[in-house]
Amino acid sequence: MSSNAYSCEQVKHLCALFKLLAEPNRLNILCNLGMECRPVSDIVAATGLSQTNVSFHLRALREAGLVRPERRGAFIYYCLSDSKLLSLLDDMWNWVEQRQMDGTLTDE
Amino acid sequence: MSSNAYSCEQVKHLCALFKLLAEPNRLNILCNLGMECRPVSDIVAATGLSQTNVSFHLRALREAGLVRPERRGAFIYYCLSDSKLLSLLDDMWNWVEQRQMDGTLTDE
DNA sequence: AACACATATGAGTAGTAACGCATATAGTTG
DNA sequence: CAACTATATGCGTTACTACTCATATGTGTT
Repeated sequence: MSSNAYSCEQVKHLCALFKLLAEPNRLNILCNLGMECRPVSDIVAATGLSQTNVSFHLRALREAGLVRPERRGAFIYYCLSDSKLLSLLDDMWNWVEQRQMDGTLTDE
Repeated sequence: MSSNAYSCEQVKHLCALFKLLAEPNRLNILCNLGMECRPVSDIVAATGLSQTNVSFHLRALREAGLVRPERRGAFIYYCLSDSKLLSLLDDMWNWVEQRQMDGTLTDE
């Protein structure tokens, strides 16, 4: 187990990923995307965000390689690059949920 | 699998966690901490950060329940609240590493 | 009690990131 | 080609956050 032996560079890479996931709208886009490819307009409708804002977040996710654009006619469909991300998010969420029930967060 | 069915509140909770992990110095502190409890002065020495800054980050981690302070004489030792976090970070890291090797990130 | 050490905290600052507006680009249809 | 739709992007603003400095609080020692 290499848990306590991360290099400085490793930490930065991980942080870059966490920074992307740390924005509610962005995380919401990822979760809403799920396994399916969806056009931007769908995401706009699903999230209620402005088109500009959705494009702004999609750009960040795209540049990090988390999502992949796919042109289909006039539409651009966005897809998760790797569905494993969903299970990682699930693991994280389960942990958070467990901690909540254990009352670990309630000391504040 | 509930991956694509997160509620708004769930997303916010997860984001709060990711926001904490998205800061390199903070993530570094967590990783340096590992399984052991260490006094603030140790963390200051290990990270090279100012004492004020370390306290600033420890406070954030403490208020989120990720670390737990433990007074021992004049020192305050900080410990990871749940070592499972380390394995989650490990999972994340392994995924990031894998993606790098697959070249998923190199399209930018 | 006075002092030294370990840590926390309040205030101010600087850098960054999310967002909206206006506009550009690319595709489709007439 | 003109009009329309879908998406991207440059710019300016605002809000947040990491950080530093100065200082407070708490603990052990003499």
